[in-house]
Amino acid sequence: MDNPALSAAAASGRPVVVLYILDEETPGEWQIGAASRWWLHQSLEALSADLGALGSQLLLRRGHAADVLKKVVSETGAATVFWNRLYEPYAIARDKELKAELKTHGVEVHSSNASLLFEPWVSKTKTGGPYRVFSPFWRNCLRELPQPDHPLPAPKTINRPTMAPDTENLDDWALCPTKPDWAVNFGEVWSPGTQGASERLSRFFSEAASDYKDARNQPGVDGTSGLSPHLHYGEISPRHIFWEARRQVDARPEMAKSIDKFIAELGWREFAYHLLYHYPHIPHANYQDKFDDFPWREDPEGLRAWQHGMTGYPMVDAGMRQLWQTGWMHNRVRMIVASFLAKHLMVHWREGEAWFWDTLVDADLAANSASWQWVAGSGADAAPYFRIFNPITQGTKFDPDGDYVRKFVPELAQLPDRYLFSPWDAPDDVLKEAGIVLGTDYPMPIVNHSEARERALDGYGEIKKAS
DNA sequence: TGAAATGTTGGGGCG
DNA sequence: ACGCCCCAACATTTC
Repeated sequence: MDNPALSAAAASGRPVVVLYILDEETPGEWQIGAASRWWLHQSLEALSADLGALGSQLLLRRGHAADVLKKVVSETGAATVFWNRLYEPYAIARDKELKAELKTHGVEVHSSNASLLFEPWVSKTKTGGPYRVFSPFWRNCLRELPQPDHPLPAPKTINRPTMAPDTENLDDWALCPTKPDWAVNFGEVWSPGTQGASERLSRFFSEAASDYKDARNQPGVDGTSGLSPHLHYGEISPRHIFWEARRQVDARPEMAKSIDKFIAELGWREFAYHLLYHYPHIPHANYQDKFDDFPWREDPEGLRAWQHGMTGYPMVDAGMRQLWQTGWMHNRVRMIVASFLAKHLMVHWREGEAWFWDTLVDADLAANSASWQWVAGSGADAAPYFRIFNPITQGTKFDPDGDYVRKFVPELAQLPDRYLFSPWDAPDDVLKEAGIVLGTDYPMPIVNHSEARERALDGYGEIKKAS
């Protein structure tokens, strides 16, 4: 469990108080989303058990993180504080101030990097600025920067203080939904915690990695690692994944192409953090400011249809329903649904960002905001705005047997492949045979694809001439 | 990590 | 045999 702060504290040989703070009060913070709260609850339970096995104990506190930490320091008389860095702009500001304050009170502070392969400030272009394009950024990281550290083993043992400070009760935090318990099925899909993370990693390398290059694009195939939420919660470190991937390439050179692609996905994650660090307004403002003049539409009905998987485009609806049911969506489909919202509906990418933030178990400020801007065309090294995904073509290309759509849009299960991605094209007798009444059992499309496409291109034309 | 429109080529049907 | 057209298949360009 590559956790530098914990390892450093344990290695000091002194008693260690292991503290988790649920901070919902620091200004500028994005309140943790509903699906993420579910994950956090499970993750903390697992962490608590892991620590118990090492002879330690997890202390839970809630509040403004800086205030809580100072309080615990004074309660325990701690001489040193170890933490792993966070990279959200509000957290950087908070922790910088806190570090200085603790030092003036004679408390030593050691901060570590637990969550990135490369610190976001390390990679620089020849002119000294941050990279704005992924490929040169990643080339620079891999070829010119020192290699990422190898992961640390979990500490063998952790000394515990004679008097444990009071801990809050995890259940009192009410992180899990109750009425209704919409996360009831999450447990079938996910096993939060370090053990669940290593199991996913091994499964990926034994079953999926060799074919990752192609299978990763097929949402009906279990071709991705599914590690994103584990990574976000620090249950597995990118260094662990990176070095395991390297080891696999050495052992099976024929997998090199696929594994490099996989490692590049870690690279996109690094790039998102790099961007967030250097352009901290990315979560709320266009990276390319010409998009400030884009004619986004107000469309509450369309937004709602999108959120609930009722757009009438089966590929889009399957994605949105997978998100709702499992707290996660396949990456290929994230691009399709995001393109649909930002382009077919011309709804501001921030609406999509907010919905994903609330519904994804892997919601991550850096990745979520950079990715939404990437799809919307307003971001760094973004897909050009005119790159508009056709939800029908994307379906026939990446879900050729319709497994994905049939799983998440079961009312269309009986439709033949040919009409599965555009049921409105199906002749009456085919619909009848499949037991579908369009507009009743499944919605008619809320927009016409080619008209929506033209409308989006017109909108783009407006800001293009302006720039 | 697109799609659609437009351009080019070459085989085959046909008068 | 030839020119003409059609159109798939592929390539290029434009959005």
